[in-house]
Amino acid sequence: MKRKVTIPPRPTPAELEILRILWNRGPCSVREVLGELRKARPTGYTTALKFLQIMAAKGLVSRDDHSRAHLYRAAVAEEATQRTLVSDLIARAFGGDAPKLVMRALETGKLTSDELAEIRTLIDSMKETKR
Amino acid sequence: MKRKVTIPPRPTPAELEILRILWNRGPCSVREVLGELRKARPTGYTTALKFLQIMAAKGLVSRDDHSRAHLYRAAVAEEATQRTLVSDLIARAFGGDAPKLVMRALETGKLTSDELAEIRTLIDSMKETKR
DNA sequence: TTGACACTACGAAACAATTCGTATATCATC
DNA sequence: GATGATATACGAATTGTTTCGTAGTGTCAA
Repeated sequence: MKRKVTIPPRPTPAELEILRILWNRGPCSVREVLGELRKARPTGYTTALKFLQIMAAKGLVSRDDHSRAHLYRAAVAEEATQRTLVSDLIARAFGGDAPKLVMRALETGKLTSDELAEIRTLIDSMKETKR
Repeated sequence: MKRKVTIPPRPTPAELEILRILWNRGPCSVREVLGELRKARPTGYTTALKFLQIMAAKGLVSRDDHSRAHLYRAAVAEEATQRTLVSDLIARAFGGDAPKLVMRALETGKLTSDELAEIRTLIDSMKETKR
């Protein structure tokens, strides 16, 4: 039988921030997430909690409530989420012109020559696969 | 003397859509913008008007009200806006790792080998300047 | 067993983005 | 100068996002 698949919605900015924490640190309690959020800006405990609850409802995170302090883990993959966001930006700001996005990324000028070399390697291996 | 510069805020999604219309077609009346918006989805005339008014207030567009149908033109450059949006995404979704964004852009797989070559050329010229 | 404490649940305020309805002004033309 | 078409102005409803206060519950040490 066919299975109903609910694709999780795009994370909002605040949600993305939390996803990044979970991607980097693995499953976290609310307090742990809160600690990270506070490195960026003052945040209330219930604010962090509410976000995690909303994200759980949306399917962006899953929850382990075996221990008293529930553990939250990212339910969407970092790579896939990043791809979605990049595709989105390419569509919305570049009319689908992906090379132009890359061009603008290079223009931001914050790239070391090591990073440039890295990207170049990436492209070469890409051309391989394409063949 | 120093001049007070108000940097225009990041465009919202709907605002970006309108900016793209103005970038592509040059100065437009409300009705002209509306025509373009309707290619994507049904939109009310006053909705388009309101957006342009809001954008004018924010400094995203400027207005020529010499003729009865006011003419709006983009007041922010396409390139600069794109750079801002890309920088933003690199910061928010990639923790500042620009090569990773490029990687994800390449992974979206929608790139022709011509485009790959184009990007590669771009990088080579970039390495030149870097020196 | 009770009081301090850390936790979750949840409603709702505050704010931002989007959409539209209604009022009003201008112009052409009869 | 009345009328119809088309314009702008603007308030406000709607929806989405962010933030927090309050209430209630479980745990544990004294």
